[in-house]
Amino acid sequence: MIYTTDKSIVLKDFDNFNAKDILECGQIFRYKLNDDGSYDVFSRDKHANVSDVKDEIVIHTDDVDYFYNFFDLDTDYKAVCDRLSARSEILKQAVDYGKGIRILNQDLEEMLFSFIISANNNIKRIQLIVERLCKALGSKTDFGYAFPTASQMAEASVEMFKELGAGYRAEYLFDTAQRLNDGYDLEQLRTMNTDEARRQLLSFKGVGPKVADCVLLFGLKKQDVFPVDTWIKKVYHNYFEQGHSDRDIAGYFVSQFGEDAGLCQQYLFYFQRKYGQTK
DNA sequence: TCCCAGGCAAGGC
DNA sequence: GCCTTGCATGGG
Repeated sequence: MIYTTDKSIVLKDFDNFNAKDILECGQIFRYKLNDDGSYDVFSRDKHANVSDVKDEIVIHTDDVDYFYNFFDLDTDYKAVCDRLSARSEILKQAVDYGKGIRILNQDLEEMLFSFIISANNNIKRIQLIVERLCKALGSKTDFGYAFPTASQMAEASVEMFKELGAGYRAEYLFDTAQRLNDGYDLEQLRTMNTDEARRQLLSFKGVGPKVADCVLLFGLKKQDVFPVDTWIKKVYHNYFEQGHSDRDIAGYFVSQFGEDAGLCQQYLFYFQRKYGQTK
């Protein structure tokens, strides 16, 4: 069950919620594990602390409504878990390992910039670059720095993005910031279906099929997507019916799993990163 | 030293 | 359309 107070959300006997699974499965880059085992979570200019005390999970925040939606608390994950687990042994294992995952409803702009940075990069370094980006360009808050707004991003030069460690993605960040600041309305993508919104996202420099699918999944709540990165390619080639080129893997999984594809991808990604580390 | 990381753009066919 | 190559950066 769930109950809220003015500064907290409390989950009691609540299925499919595990802070570690949710935050460390690769969908978010701004979080911090504290010494007491709780997690600090950051989105836009907002912050929450998630702790697991006795049999209760407590989400402490100044913005209860925002984080209620952010953690997708009205969605029941059990049915999807059951459907996926029944499909194959590897999915059964992946779902069992990652059953605490929920797909966060994150900020659209933050997802676009963050996943542009993510291309051909590793998660630790992505986190570092995003952190430096916030500190350099974002507004100061009570608990750190907010993710920069598009207009704040638009004040930075290509050189500044390079200094933050973005490498060759600096130009992509610059172009995207300028375009958003010049009036491109990302929010209009919410009115579109998945294919239309993807086509729009692909028109941004630095956004290809994989980055677009991450923005669709994490920023636009689209479930009929399947981001394919190097880890997912390994999963596909190790455990699934062969015959598709890397370019067609996403389409294969969406045709197989439909609206369950997005969550399916998260379980497989999290599982592969845990047990499939290249030695 | 080479390979890898939540890939993509550009150029050649 | 598909295929190859170059790409910043840091860790293993």
